[in-house]
Amino acid sequence: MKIKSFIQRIEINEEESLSSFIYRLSIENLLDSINPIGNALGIKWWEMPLNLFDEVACRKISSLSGIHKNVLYSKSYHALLNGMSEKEIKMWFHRTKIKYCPKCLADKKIHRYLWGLKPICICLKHKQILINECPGCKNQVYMKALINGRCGYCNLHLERGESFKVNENDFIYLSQNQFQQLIIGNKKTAIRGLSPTKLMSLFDSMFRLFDGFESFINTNVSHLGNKVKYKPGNQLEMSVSIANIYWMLFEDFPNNFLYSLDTFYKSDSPRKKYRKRLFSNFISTHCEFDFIKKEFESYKETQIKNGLVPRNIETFDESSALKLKQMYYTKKDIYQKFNISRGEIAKLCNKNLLNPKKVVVEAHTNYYFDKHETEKILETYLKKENNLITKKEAANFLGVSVEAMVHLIEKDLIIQQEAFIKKQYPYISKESVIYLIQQLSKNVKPINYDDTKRFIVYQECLNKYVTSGLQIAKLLQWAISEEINVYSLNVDIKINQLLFDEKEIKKLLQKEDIENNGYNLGDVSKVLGFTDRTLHKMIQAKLIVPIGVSISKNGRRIYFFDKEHIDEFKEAYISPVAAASKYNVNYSMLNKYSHKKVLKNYMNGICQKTLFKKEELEEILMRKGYILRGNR
DNA sequence: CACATTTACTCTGACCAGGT
DNA sequence: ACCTGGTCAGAGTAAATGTG
Repeated sequence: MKIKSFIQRIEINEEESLSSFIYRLSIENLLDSINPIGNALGIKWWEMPLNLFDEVACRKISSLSGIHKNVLYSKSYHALLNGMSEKEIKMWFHRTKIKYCPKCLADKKIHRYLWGLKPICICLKHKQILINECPGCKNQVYMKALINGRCGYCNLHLERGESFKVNENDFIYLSQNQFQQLIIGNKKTAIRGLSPTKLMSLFDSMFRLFDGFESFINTNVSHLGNKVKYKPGNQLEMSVSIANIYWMLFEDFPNNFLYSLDTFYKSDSPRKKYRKRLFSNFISTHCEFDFIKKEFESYKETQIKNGLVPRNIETFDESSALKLKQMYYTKKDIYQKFNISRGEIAKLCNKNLLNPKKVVVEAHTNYYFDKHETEKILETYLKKENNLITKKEAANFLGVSVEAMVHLIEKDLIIQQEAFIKKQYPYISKESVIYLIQQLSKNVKPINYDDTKRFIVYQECLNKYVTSGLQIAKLLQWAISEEINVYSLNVDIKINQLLFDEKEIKKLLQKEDIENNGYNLGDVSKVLGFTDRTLHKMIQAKLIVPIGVSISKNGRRIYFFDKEHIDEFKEAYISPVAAASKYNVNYSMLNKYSHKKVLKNYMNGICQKTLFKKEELEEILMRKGYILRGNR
């Protein structure tokens, strides 16, 4: 049977899909099935609900129904196909499944144009999420059943289905509104100038990226399902997914987008890198997505800046690795470039002298040291550190034993310093070692090998005189202050090769001994010019008082005299002979004074010598006019 | 010799691309 | 979804070195 025209004419609804119209037409004209019309159009019955009637088919339907072909074509999805890829077609169109709004259905038993499109999941008029199954038996709903208003399986009235209400200011509603406006051709609300096709593929790409993520926004259906899904199981999930992507890309862009990216990178979602790569490739395919690409790239840039990259980035992203290298040092870089041990780096970090950016990527902690700052800090650190050498090094350099170093440090000849970063032991200032050598070499006199016999070498010198109180530090101090001569065969000075004059050392040691321990009897004898016999008498008479007496092994008494006391004594008393020459007076006259007891002889009763007190003598000489007052 | 620090090396977990 | 091969850089460690 070939149909020429239908008797029963019906009007196509403003919002109706062409497929719906055809179904209604066949029912109104009491056809058993859709097949006769399908045959007339050359379209298989299962293709009818797809609503992809081309212009040829529309012309035929027009002649059958009497409605203008352009009106019919506008109800077909065919125009939407223009330039769509196979993939995009899958994104857009349902196959035989039908979804609907129960309230709309109650109003009119038609299938609305928008319902056939995948991204449409809300009835804006009734603010309800569409239903895609029989509310009773949960079976799929087909076009014929929808037009009949009853489920093909359980015969339930489909308009009785309950659906979820959506708030008008909910992102679910807002996003859906934008989408629908765009599809029905309201260019004013076009989103960033993207065509519906491009927009949908962008959403699809975003679904893949954020598949399985918890919703970023609160919706009034949050309690029912709250995840972004690449393949939504129902219209509720679809609406939440769309709302999320809409929020990310078109609400407060790029902040929400960047926030979402951040969440993505911080998540441990499976196949993260794969998703990332896919998305990255996608936004590079069309220049329409440049506004996203730009933000995506800048986000990546920020990630690099913050070191939030895998440590083997060099193997797959050379340019990012280079950027990172230009900004930061790693620990390894530091100990290679600055020759600093890992322990030192750790301590510098602990002391907060170095403040690396610590980035935890998965199980690793990556340390990023700001290049400029690190160089500055390490420069000063190394400068200080380079001035430090170990005791052993210093000892080798100077040519002395390590033990000797203690004495040199004690006498401030070299300076001990704690390392900038506390080490187990203190170090020696290299500067101070060099300075010591310089001081010495100023006074060192070069000699020939033949002359060496006249001198005593450093070690021998110490061995011999160490019991007399000679110390390396003392020796060097004398040499520096030129109190003794110091000689060397070599220009390169090593302390253990220096040569000294034994006599000079002996003399100085003696002098020092007196200064430290005072005079002994022999010293006093020399100083005062009295024999020991005389001195003993004077001691007995308490004219001279020793500060200490010790008994030697052989039972002899050993006296110690205070140097000052002896010096004062020498200063205070004078013999007639010395006085005669000093004051230029007659010796016998002075003797006469003593004899006549005009002047006291302090040796009287001790020995035969005569000793006056200078003070008393001068007093008399002044009175007699031999010397002038004040002219002593 | 005892102990602390440093060095020089290996080990480890992670991650990439690319393949199956 | 899993494997491979290569790479990275921090972590770990045995041996060497430094110090008293």
